[in-house]
Amino acid sequence: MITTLPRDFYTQPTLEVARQLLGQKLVFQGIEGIITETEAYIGQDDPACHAARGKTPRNAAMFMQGGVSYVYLIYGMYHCLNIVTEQEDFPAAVLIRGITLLDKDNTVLDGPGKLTRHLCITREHNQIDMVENPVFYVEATGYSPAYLATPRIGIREGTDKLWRFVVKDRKGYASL
DNA sequence: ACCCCGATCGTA
DNA sequence: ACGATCGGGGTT
Repeated sequence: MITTLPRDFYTQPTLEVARQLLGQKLVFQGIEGIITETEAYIGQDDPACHAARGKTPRNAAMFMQGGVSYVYLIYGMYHCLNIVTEQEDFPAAVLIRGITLLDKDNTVLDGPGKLTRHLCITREHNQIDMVENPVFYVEATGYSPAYLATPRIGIREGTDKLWRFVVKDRKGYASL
């Protein structure tokens, strides 16, 4: 049974998407991992959002429809994977900051640069529609792990918002 | 054409 | 807590 998350999952309010992605399964070219950490970036009024100062070539993906990937290079050497949320022309996305692999060791990838490095996700995977995509998508698991909400990491402004979500047990899914 | 700095990581 | 690292976005 195919349980790929549909368009209307991603068009929900970004905070809902960020929370509900926890525990779901990210699939990329045959590698699978349970999402354990996310952050929300929401619109022009969020100073930490890349699109806070309008549309540019880099952040154009954020203005696309929900379910599209937004991948960018940071610190000259790491890539960050986001999934765009809400409606077209409303720039918002969820940063995928951590996954636990469904390999035999349940390898913990805790950090946005670590997971993209491990999966070999690069800018070539920017602006890819993750809905109805056979190799790059998120699958519903029915798992709703306990989580904490904290300030977002690595930003200067917008630290008052508790828009980072982390599961309490990064290996919890493995013991189900 | 160029300058500056970042949604990080690994080590101390 | 902090330094390494460097591509490219944003602005000149």
